Amino acid sequence: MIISGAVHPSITTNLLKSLADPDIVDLSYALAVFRRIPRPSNFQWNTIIRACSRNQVPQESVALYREMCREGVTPDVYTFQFLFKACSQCSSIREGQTVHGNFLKLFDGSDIFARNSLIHMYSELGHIEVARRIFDGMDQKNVVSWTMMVGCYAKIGCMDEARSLFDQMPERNVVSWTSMIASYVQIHQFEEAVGFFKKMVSSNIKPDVVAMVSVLSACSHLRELDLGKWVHHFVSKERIGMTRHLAVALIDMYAKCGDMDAARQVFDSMGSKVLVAWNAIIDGYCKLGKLDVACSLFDQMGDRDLVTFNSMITGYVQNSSFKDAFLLFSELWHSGLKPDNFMIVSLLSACANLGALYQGKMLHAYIEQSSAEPDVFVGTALVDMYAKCGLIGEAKQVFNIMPNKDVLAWTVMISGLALHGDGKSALDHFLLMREEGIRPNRVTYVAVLSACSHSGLVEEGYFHFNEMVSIFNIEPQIEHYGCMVDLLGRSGYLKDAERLIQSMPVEPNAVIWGSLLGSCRVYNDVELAEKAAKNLLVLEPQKDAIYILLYNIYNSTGRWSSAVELRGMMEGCGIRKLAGCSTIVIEGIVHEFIAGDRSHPQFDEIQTMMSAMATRLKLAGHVPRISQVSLDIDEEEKENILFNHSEKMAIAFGILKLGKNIPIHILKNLRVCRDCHSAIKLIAKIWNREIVVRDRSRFHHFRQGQCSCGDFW
DNA sequence: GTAGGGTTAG
Repeated sequence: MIISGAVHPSITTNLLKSLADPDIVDLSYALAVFRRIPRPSNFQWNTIIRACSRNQVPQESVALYREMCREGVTPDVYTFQFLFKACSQCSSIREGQTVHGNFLKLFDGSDIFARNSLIHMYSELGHIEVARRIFDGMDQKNVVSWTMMVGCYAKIGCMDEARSLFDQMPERNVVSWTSMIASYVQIHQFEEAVGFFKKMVSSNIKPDVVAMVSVLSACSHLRELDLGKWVHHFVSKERIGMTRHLAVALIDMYAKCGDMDAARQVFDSMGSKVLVAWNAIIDGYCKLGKLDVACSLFDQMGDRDLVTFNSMITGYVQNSSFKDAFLLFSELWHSGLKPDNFMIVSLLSACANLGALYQGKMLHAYIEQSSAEPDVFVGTALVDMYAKCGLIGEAKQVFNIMPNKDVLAWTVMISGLALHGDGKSALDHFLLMREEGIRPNRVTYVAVLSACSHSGLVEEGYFHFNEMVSIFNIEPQIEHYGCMVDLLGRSGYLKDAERLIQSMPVEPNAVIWGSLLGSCRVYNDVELAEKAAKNLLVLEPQKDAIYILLYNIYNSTGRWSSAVELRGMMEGCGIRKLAGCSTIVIEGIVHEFIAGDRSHPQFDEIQTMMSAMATRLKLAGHVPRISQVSLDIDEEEKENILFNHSEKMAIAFGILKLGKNIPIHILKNLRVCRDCHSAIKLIAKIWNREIVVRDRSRFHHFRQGQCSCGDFW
């Protein structure tokens, strides 16, 4: 509707009044009406000033206030109330102080509403002390004054202060309680949030929609399905109108608790589905691995935003569908949307999983030139990516310049160092972290103990394992026992490892038995290996590695008949050895080598290089460890098979294609065999190359005839 | 006429 001509004053006032209603406000229309008023009244000025602040154009409110003063209209307390609100939205303390000064010139400041608005303004502008002074100076305070002062402290995470004020309140209403609940949610103290909600209900304060939305968010994080259901039930019982906020909170709660049927019911019952609701339900399906359902919803929806894409991409990454993740990312890129920190983190995690250094570096470059400020999530994801892609030095560099390192950032750095066999540096970082006053958690201890196990630090391992319990009260989980079994076993204390398994309060899982079996292979302990394999086969009857390890142990210890028998069993069960596969990336292109495979287009060239490698290795005194090959074939053939292991092919290709100063990075799907390990040490020396191999459990840095793992892996 | 609320990441 366009306003033309003069309008009767009473009509404009009523129009403005209705326009001030937050649900039907249409600012441009309201302004058009306002501008048609010849001499606006005090009330009309107030209405339009409030409308501007409600519509997120607080600067306009301040401008209108100035105009009002110029026109000679005297502002009243209401004017100032709306102005204080506008100033808090402008986030300009200067503006706020000026308006506050103007207010004091006209009024003595005893008006409780105006004072409350001032408390709110100073709180929003981050000047808590001023807010507190105003609060303390009030002769009369109402429940809103108290609630806002509580909110002041809560907003900046000073929950002790907030709580002590809350306890002193003469009376509390639903907003006071919700303020506490929402603040605990914001600082991730979800148990406290739930506790306050329960206390509120038992104090006979009836929760309203906002209180329920707040507590539902806590339920989502805590997977508190029962309380979540109670809230939902309460909504129907009390006939509380379902708002969009509430519906989304319910969908999210059900989705996070894994009850997708209930989530879907709420979603389907929504009249007009807001984007946030779509995002919440899609994320739920992604998290449960139901990517097909998520994908079909994704296709059905109209508008999508970054959150939608982020949920889908993260879903793909966490289900190891890395290709789909990158495909969707390119769709997003071409649609003109720019990735935010959330998406960069998910993509970096994909790169870390894939060992995709090239793409990881591209993302790093993107972060550096992008205007978005990298946060602790991005920093940690970068550290993790570099560590898992073999560049531990780069990982350290990124870590060192990170400003606010939290416990996870430290943990990722420590586990990166562990992965690269630098146990000493990992433990140094652990000490530094504690000096910074950061409390380690369970995951940190997994990293610390695995650092000990990857570097053979038995004493240190015991020390930290004990401290974890005695100082930090962390009950050892199966992962911690796994690290300890690994540490003891690999260091040759097989009996102690076995004893630890027997004394654990938890049932040993496949990781524990697998680790023990691996250690038995190193020390060729047949008896214990058989015990471990027997337990393992109950848990993972189809796993090829169990048979292979035991088979190798039989071979190495000359138990040929047992070996033959085992092979028969394998064949009988239809179990085949997973083929060794190594990849190397050259100029962004992934080259894949499978043991014995001749399909690479440059195979002849590679073959020539491999022969040269074999000759020079022999000259350097390398004796192939043919006991690693378990086939009934002659010695020369065994040597050939060893020499066609995928990592050797990939390295040959790397030497051919990469400049002398560029480290050769190889990714392998299995563990490096002993023969390859000693061969690669020599290759690194003979060709004077740095070779980095990421195998299934760790990194090996080969340099000058040595490996960073100290032959302990 | 002043106060509290929903979706994504390491």
